Amino acid sequence: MADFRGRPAYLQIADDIRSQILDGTLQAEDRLPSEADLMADYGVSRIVVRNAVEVLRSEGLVVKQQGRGSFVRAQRPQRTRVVGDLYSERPEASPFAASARASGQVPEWEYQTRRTTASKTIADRLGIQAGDPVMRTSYRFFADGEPAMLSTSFEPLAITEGTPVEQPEGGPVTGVVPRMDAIGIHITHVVEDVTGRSARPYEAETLKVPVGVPILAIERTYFAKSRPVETADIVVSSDRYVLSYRLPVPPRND
Amino acid sequence: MADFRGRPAYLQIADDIRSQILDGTLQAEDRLPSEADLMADYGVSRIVVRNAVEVLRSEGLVVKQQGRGSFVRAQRPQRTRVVGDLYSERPEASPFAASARASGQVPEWEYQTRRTTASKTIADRLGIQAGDPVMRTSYRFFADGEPAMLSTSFEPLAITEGTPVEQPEGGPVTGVVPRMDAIGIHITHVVEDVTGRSARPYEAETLKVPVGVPILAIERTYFAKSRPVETADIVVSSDRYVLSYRLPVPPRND
DNA sequence: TCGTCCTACTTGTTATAACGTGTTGAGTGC
DNA sequence: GCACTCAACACGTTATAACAAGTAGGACGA
Repeated sequence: MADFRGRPAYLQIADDIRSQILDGTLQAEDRLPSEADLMADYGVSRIVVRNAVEVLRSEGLVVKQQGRGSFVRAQRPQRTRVVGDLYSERPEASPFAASARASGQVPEWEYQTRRTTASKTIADRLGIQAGDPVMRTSYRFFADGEPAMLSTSFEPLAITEGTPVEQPEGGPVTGVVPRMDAIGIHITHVVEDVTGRSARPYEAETLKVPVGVPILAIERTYFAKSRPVETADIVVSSDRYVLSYRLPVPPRND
Repeated sequence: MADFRGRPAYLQIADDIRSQILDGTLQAEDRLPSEADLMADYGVSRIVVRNAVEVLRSEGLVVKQQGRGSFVRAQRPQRTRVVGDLYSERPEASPFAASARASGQVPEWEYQTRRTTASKTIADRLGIQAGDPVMRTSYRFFADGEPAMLSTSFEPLAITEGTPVEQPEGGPVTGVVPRMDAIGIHITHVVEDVTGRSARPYEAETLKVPVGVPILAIERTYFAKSRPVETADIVVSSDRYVLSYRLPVPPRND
């Protein structure tokens, strides 16, 4: 391995392979040369080729599978969670189901719901006191049988307790907007705070993605005027999802 | 090192340190025990402790500095890039400057602009042909002197060529919406496609973040009715930024 | 006093070696 | 023809060893 500028060998090898991926010499799903091959090709030890491939893995360009090899990862996410249109054009029962159907997939989900009390974080987001009763619902969404999205939502029981829509699922109406409408609360807007971070072990396991891959974490809160009526933590694999926000720009009035 | 269920030692050590970080035993900015200390503490070889710390690094919980040590990373992003309000309430010159001022920071930016031709990707996003001339502008935004956001924008020269707003910066008007207004093109909406991925080497270097930390990549396109008039690739560190989208939910009409 | 140098300590890089675990396909026996 | 076995091969884990390179603080000389 020629040593340019003292740059470590494993970075040079990573550069080399990366450029082959980016210029198309190595295509999506192609198998990289095995570690033994790379050792021979570049004349380095196994630890160097492992470091090189690890760099590409942490960049999300490559996935490794024990026993099979390392593969160029399909680059672009296949699914889109469209947000703007969902809310503004037809508030359907479930944003997830709507976006899944829009891309021709079969949506499924499972959920667990229970009464609990609000943590400080959740209380702050809902504008209530820590310890106030809330309805907590954990969802796990599947698209075409594959786990796709996790969501945990919280509603103040002060709003829904004793109404027909106390249960988020299984009642006569589903979906936050229609359910709240049914009890005379009209949702005016929704705020989504989006961050990116690495998948935590529980999330990686539940979403069936490799540990450490970047995920998108969304804090979504529905408001009726200035009053929060539901908040949720949503996690999607950024491998598989693009969040697409469509925002209106009103005409200027000057 | 007790060996539970055959789970690899480095994962157990990572679990151990992770729980110390999450429960506050190790606080933000605290130095982890050195590799030599961890080797002695757990009775394992250096490669094991390095693997363990690498796991935490890839999860974004720890940063390493050669010669100094490994440190618990400050967790929560401090800055918010507010999106919905910017477009819907007052289309200001620069979304970046507006959001920076909103959080009490001093916005600065540098840019390079030049004529070029559209790649296939950009052409698709702008609804033009690959090879058509475009104006390309690369921005690097700073907040309080620290690099905060990268952006590369493309405008079809078919729209702006020969007009006073051909140059995105330095002309009589700045900002996409006002500039397009000035030549009679009224932007109706903007689409932001958000993905998360690991920082690429160039981005890590330019944003001064450790390699491999998750970043948010935004493809933003401005539309005048159905016609795209500008598109940009925006990269922000998810360490430092939350994207906050505020979306209206119209009243039901059924 | 101040700057330089040196040393101790830290993580970074690389080599060699061995064994574990998961995958795959060829070969074998029924 | 089919199922099972097994060997070859892939990556996963761990040990030992050595030197490189960056940092910080103390010793030392001007």
